[in-house]
Amino acid sequence: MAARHEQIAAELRRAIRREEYPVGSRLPAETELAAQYGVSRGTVRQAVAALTAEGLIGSRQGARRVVLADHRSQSFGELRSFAQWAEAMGRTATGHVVSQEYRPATAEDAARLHLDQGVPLLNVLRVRGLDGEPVLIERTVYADWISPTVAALPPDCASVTQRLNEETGLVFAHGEHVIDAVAAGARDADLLALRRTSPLLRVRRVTTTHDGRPVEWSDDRYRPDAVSFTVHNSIANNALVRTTAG
Amino acid sequence: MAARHEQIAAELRRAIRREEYPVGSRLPAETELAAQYGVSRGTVRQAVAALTAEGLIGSRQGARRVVLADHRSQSFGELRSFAQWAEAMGRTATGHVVSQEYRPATAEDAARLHLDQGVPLLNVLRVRGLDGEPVLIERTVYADWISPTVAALPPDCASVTQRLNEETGLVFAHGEHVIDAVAAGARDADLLALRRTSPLLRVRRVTTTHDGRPVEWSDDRYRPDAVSFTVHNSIANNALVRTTAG
DNA sequence: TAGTGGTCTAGACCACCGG
DNA sequence: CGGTGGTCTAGACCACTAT
Repeated sequence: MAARHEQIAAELRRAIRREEYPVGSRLPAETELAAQYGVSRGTVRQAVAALTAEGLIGSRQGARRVVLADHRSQSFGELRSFAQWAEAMGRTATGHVVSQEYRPATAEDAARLHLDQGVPLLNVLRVRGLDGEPVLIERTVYADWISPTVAALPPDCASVTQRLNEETGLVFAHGEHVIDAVAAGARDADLLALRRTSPLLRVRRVTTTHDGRPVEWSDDRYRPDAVSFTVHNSIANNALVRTTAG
Repeated sequence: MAARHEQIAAELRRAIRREEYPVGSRLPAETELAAQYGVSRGTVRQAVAALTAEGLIGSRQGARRVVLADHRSQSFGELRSFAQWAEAMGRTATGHVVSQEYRPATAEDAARLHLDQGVPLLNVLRVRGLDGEPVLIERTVYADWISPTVAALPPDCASVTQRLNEETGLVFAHGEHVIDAVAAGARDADLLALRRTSPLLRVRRVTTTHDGRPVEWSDDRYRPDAVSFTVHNSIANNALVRTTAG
């Protein structure tokens, strides 16, 4: 059973989508919604906070909330594992290991995974695809304490995240992602069936457990015609806001 | 005077940075913090929610919060104007207009700005830099109702956002950003002093007022060696969304 | 000035984690 | 099992918006 505030958030999303609250219109006041759903104002605030974070509505002190959009930009792509994300999009994730070998931890490996330099770590190069079409190259380095388990996985495993969770209870709880762009190298071009120097969207990420212990880090390169990232933002404060020129 | 929960959030950030709560350690319980700061549990929860969103701490039902990092990188949640962002990084934003002309709204312009096709809109091409070095090309199209004001700005205006706010009270309240990568065209390469086909980090964005009315949309291309973006995410808590083309 | 969202309190119960 | 965070209530006052 989902929490009441989540149910209300879901109902509001549906109401917005079916244009009961059209884009540009104003949402009822918190107190009205509270009465309508038979909950306290705090619970309503939890619900609308979720929609605000999704960019569906905008909020300002003193003014009714405004409907900004009627859909999340490709909802549910929540930056989870590639396989989970693909499934949520109604597509099939594929993947296979191109190469897999132990190498001594480089200085960069040591820094990102909080390990000592020289420790043998599993380096895996995977190509992953949507409905069979390759869209992503992953170059992942695993911490020493998880390397053996990863090495034992079948080379065509569709969801490493899920398998590791099932087999060891490991949870990929947090991630830090740095996004930029790079030119495809010879290897990248070959694996993704592109020309060399084609632009690729790169995400370098470190994944950790609940308590912040690094599990893996990865250099992921996406075909930019197949995958992009979306983010909403709103101004936090009225610091810069000043109304009406004299 | 900042809200009490913001003061507490700020104190916790400082405490984490000075390693009173080192990375990997656990924060005191909510009730302890509440007693410590002389506030109710709800106020403490507002404060720690902010740190959670920033990726500084992790949260799970039943377990103490964990310190994940002692600093925060520039996050997408607070994507601001280029000038403000540069200032926050301690650098100086520069910029100048390369070309500026009215063109009839294309189908894409009309869709993104919610206007009719064919309406004359101001198209501006700007090069922007950090400390004088060019890092970004902006191709911006302004809605018809703001075009004249923008056209009248000085061509070397460092912060268009700020000038428009001062002169008309306009507030850039919301933004939606789609991030991918493209190869530099001949013009891009020339303006950024790069080779053609160099990879560029592209952000296509639509900016709106408080009530969701589009003000401008822009195709921004960054030199990936000069600018990248960082995003934190936790399981079931995500600002960033990954989307497929199409 | 009336209405609205933002903040804060002081309780309560439950789901979950850990030893 | 005790402790903890997640949820929810029913108030109160304040800051700000809109008219």
